[in-house]
Amino acid sequence: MSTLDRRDIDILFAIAETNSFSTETIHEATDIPKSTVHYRIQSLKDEGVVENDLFELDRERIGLAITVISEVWAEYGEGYHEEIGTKLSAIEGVNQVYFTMGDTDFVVIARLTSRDMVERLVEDYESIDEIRRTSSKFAITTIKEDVGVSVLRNYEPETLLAAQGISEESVSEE
Amino acid sequence: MSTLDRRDIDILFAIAETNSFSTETIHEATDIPKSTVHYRIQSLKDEGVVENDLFELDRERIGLAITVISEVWAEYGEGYHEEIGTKLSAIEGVNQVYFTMGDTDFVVIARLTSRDMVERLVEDYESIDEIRRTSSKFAITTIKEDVGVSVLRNYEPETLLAAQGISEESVSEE
DNA sequence: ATTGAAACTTGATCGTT
DNA sequence: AACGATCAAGTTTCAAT
Repeated sequence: MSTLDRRDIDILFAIAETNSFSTETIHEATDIPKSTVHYRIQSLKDEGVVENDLFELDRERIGLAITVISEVWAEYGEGYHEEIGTKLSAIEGVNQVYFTMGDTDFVVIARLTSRDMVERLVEDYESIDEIRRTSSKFAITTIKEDVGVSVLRNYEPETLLAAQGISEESVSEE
Repeated sequence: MSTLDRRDIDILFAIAETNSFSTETIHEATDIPKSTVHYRIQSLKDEGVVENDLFELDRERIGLAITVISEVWAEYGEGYHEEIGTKLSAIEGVNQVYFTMGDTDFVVIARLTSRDMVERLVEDYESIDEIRRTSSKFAITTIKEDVGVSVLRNYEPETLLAAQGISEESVSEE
């Protein structure tokens, strides 16, 4: 259960930025020798920081222990939601932004390291002119978080197969 | 912009289930020849269904065009939130479940293929005894969704480096 | 823990059906 | 589009530091 050092972090960032985790690519992006990149990634996997070959992370180990879910109400003209959404997206720690219909305008999910960072998040919300009101709650536990390809774990193949028929073609009368 | 057939779906499911996308592993899991697995995965990438080497998916193309965000209120004794959370997690299409503090008990995010599936989701909520009330809204657009390793894209390396110091060791006085 | 170079495994290519 | 055989490329190992 050792801590991550700058090199681990650099490697993980390089993976996220290059969208690749080939030892070759990460070597080129970081100037860390291939064999060391390999060794470090292996260690991260052994220790469980990287949870599988799909590079899902143990967020706690990365230091992102706090999850904040915010509802955001904004005032905006035609087409401005894109712009406000982009501003929300740019706040450090924000990793999901949904533009919603109904009583709320945006739902934002952020992963943060500390109380300080939570305060900063709220300040950053308030610094956006168009934003009228926000309401945030903490997630005590993330019970489930399937993302990327792994979302598929919770569907029947038939459900998605059926969706293909519906989305592209008219109803076929086989 | 062709549709996905059963083979594409089988390959994607195999990736999600085995947590791996080596042609070798997928070949073993599906009995589809290596070169065909390779060919199909390449096609999925070329067409943008698979968006990068981290296997982030274009959810629209997979048929999961609808995003529903639900707040769920429940009645439960000590330690029962785990159980209810598990029930929520098991509903087809649910891919994020947060147990929250404050006015709501759970926040659930589901990705669905059709209106029918939305109705089914709500019915499934209601079929859970402990659940008192739910409130769902649709996301019109997913403006940002960084998940897995890619969450790192929105942090300064220093932020996470600092978090390491805090989480594991006492303050060092270098 | 780090590294360069060697050994090997795998993914990518090619030509055929 | 599917596939088996071939080859290039990248990954993993190894021994030294």
